[in-house]
Amino acid sequence: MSTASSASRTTREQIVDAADQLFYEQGFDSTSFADIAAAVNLSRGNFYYHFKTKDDLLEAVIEQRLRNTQALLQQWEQQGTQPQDRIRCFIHILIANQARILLYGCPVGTLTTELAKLNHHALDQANAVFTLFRTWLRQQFQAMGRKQDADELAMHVLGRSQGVATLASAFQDEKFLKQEVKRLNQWLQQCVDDAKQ
Amino acid sequence: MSTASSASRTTREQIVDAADQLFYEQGFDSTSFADIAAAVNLSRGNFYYHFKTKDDLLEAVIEQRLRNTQALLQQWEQQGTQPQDRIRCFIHILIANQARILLYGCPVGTLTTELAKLNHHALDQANAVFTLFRTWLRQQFQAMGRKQDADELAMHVLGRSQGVATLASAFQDEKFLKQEVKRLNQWLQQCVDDAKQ
DNA sequence: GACAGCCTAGGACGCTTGTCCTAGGATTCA
DNA sequence: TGAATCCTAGGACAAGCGTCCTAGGCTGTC
Repeated sequence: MSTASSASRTTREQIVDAADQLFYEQGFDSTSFADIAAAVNLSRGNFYYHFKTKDDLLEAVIEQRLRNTQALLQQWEQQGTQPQDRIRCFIHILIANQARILLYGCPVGTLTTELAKLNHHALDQANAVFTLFRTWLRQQFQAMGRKQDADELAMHVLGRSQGVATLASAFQDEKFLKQEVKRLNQWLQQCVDDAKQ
Repeated sequence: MSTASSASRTTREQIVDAADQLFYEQGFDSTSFADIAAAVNLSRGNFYYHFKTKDDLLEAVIEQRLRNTQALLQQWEQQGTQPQDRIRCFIHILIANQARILLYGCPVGTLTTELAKLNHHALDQANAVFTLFRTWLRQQFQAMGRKQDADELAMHVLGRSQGVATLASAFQDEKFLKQEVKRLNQWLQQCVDDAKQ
């Protein structure tokens, strides 16, 4: 069973999944190999066989997040017929992932913030996840007819979402999260109405 | 010279200042006593005399931030005659602290996010800084005549600012920061106009 | 000059970390 | 049956961490 075609996930995949989750919940720096080893029932020292360094593991986690994000964006692409519907899919992740966001914030934002403080070289890769969302949102606003300021609007939505996640997590405030999602949807509707004129 | 009335700052104050800055730039967890000792030219082991534990030091840092924040809010209180002018003072810190925000994000948001992931007991204290801003902003909106939704508006401003800081730092994007400050000021003006009616 | 209190340098401690090595079990194929 | 490959457990390692102790240098008071 050397190929990935096995029915059950490979050990490597299990490690990446566990690391992905723990990096999100505890942060990258304070998640140790021992933590991950315990999560997948593996001996700590044996990690070297699968990942030469902790940074290699981080890169694998980020690559997985990039793939997952791309798959998510493709799914939204098919889900919504109008661009504004697709953007609403994005906004809706705040609701869909509410429980985790209240506990741990935004997985993208918290990782990039941490890596920036650590001066970690994988920061650019982590930022690429943001860029995926940014580019996709920009395309949606372009499709809405906002050719001129599509990128500005994309960044605006991205920023608003970041703020909501950070503050909702800090205050453990579900009501605030829902309020802001409503506001953001209202703002989006305003955009649609403006574009029609 | 056992009192704080000395012209030069006490060693303890120097330590807290250095820790404050380093916790902001590198994060709490990855800032070691050795780092702080080097910053104030002190031997590492000697820290025990001033602070029994690292958590004690963190608490001192947060208390200093609380005092500084309160002083800042009082200053704004006197600076602006109208409540909307005072709120603009708050929004303006994104511009005033632009350079540091682009490098390290928001000092309040990044600390609370980190402490939440570390499950650190000082999280509540750190959140109190947010609460200072929240309460103060709420009072300004109340003074503007928005009695009903003053807290919601306060949280909205706080959230928007958080998002701007996070994303501006991630993308190292000064233009985005300025754009969003402009948008936020426009939004505030809309609030003022709405309240007049 | 003797004493007391404040503050310091330097190093020891136990622990955890990421990294790396080695011996051997399990499986596959000839 | 024998060899080769894949994967594992367990532990060694050097380094860094927060914490803590001790001896001694300052400084002011009697």
